[in-house]
Amino acid sequence: MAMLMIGELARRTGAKVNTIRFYEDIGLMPLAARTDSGRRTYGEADVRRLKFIRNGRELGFSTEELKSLISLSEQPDRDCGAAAAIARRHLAGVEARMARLALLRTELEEVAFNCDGGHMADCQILEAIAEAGSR
Amino acid sequence: MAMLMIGELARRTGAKVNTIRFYEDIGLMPLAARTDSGRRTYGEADVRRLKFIRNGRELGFSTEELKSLISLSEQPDRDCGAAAAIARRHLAGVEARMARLALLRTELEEVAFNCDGGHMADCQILEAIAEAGSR
DNA sequence: CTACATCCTCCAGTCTTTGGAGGATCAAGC
DNA sequence: GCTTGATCCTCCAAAGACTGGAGGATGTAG
Repeated sequence: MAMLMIGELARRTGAKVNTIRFYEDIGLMPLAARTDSGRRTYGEADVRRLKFIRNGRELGFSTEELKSLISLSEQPDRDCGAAAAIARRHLAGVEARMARLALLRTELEEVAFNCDGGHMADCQILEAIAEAGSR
Repeated sequence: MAMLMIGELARRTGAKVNTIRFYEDIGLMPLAARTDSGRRTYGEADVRRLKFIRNGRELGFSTEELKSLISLSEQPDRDCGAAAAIARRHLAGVEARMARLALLRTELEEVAFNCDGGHMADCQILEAIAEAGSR
């Protein structure tokens, strides 16, 4: 199979080249194989893994959580419950924020029309943000 | 009115003392008045402002966005549209993530039961994360 | 053979906190 | 008045997750 250079991997996953090297440093991506001249080479598995990582990051998983999930996935006999626990713990924290964001969005939609011509003095947006937490 | 010390402000807003000082450094909170011995004092307006900031941060607004919103709010004659624009731009980015999170959550709920006893090899959680972005 | 893109390493900076060291100040109790 | 403990001060360092640049080697296309 065709080996990819780091730039191509970056293009396929949307990650920056430097970010990929950073992921290797912290052990989130494996140590890449190298060509004779020292360039990193990647395969399809790396594309999948990096996509998984980018996705997880955008969903708010920390690199540590992702590391755990990946290392769990590499032990096919292990209990799946551990992975579920990580994901659930993470999602628990996420749900509250989602709810508040949804609320803020609604408020913002309601307000957006009035606002476009109005003055700051009557602007509801700030109140919407200020109160999106209280309930 | 009673002046608050920084610790009391922290208690009322949930921010750490150090964080409040940091906000002052970057101009997100105003330079606090000081007692003779140099301690910062705060009033009710500061409590409101800091609550607004904490809220905004938890909703994902950057400190720069919050600075803009606050400075807009201090010019009551300015067009409210600018504030709406900031908030809308921010929310646009947020909606996609919300949708994907909602999807992931659903997937996770579906899967959580099967998973608790199963093996990693059949675990759907990783797929759920890997694909939460694709659609 | 000359450009030019891409790669390498290493280092520095960004952003938003959080924590700690070392020292001053305050309120309360003895 | 003096000690104790809490709180405050400033300054500095680190954490987490990148991002960018300098300086140099390598690969490729014309």
